[in-house]
Amino acid sequence: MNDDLVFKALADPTRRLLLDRLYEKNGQTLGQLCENLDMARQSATQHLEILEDANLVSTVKRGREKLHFINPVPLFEVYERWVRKFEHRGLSLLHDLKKELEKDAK
Amino acid sequence: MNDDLVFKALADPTRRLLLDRLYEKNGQTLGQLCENLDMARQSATQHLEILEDANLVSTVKRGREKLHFINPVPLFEVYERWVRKFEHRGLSLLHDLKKELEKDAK
DNA sequence: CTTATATGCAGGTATTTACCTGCATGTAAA
DNA sequence: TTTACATGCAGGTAAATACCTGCATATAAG
Repeated sequence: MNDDLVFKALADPTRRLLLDRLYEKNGQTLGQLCENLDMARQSATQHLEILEDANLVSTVKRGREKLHFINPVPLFEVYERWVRKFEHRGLSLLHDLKKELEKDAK
Repeated sequence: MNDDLVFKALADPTRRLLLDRLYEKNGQTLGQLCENLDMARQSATQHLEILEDANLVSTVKRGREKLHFINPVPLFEVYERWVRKFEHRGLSLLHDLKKELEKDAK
């Protein structure tokens, strides 16, 4: 996985919306995904390309259509790297802050 | 939580590095965090401000120093919203793609 | 009080990004 | 084969972003 591509892909609200739409109905065509998006088709296409580069979306051509499928794997990898690690230390991280604040209060 | 601020904050490699450094040693000063960063102090400061705005980092002033602490809570919220949801559907999402590919092969 | 240190504030610039428009290509249907 | 439809390709622009430099302020130390 390329951390950077995944995080950058998730950094845009339109792309997160596209993932949500694919979650609701997987395998949609480009045209379907662009509907009601409030931007030109080409703009949405570029967002989908970024999602594809990050491996968050895979595509298959069926005739003249392009079908889009979510790939959840990179999300799990983000979890492993960026959430589980912090979970492990639990809230001890916040505890450090609390201790410092108490020191101030004295 | 503000989804957008958190994702945008995580989208930059320098900011992810800063979080890693704070994970290693919580409560560091601005000066400590800037060391060996290969950019001007002011640039790093701006990154830390973005992390603060996203609530991923909290700060306390101690005399003339500014101490930085990780706040892992927004990461857990990202997990809830963006990983657990997809985990729930498991790999059925990938299965959709596999089925489509098999259809092509026929 | 003077000096050194840690951080804050205010621009300025080059790159990246998120849009757009216009046209080309490939596939399906009439 | 002609027409309609879904997508691809190639720039072009405005705004956001990641840097920078220079100077101001506030605290600690001598």
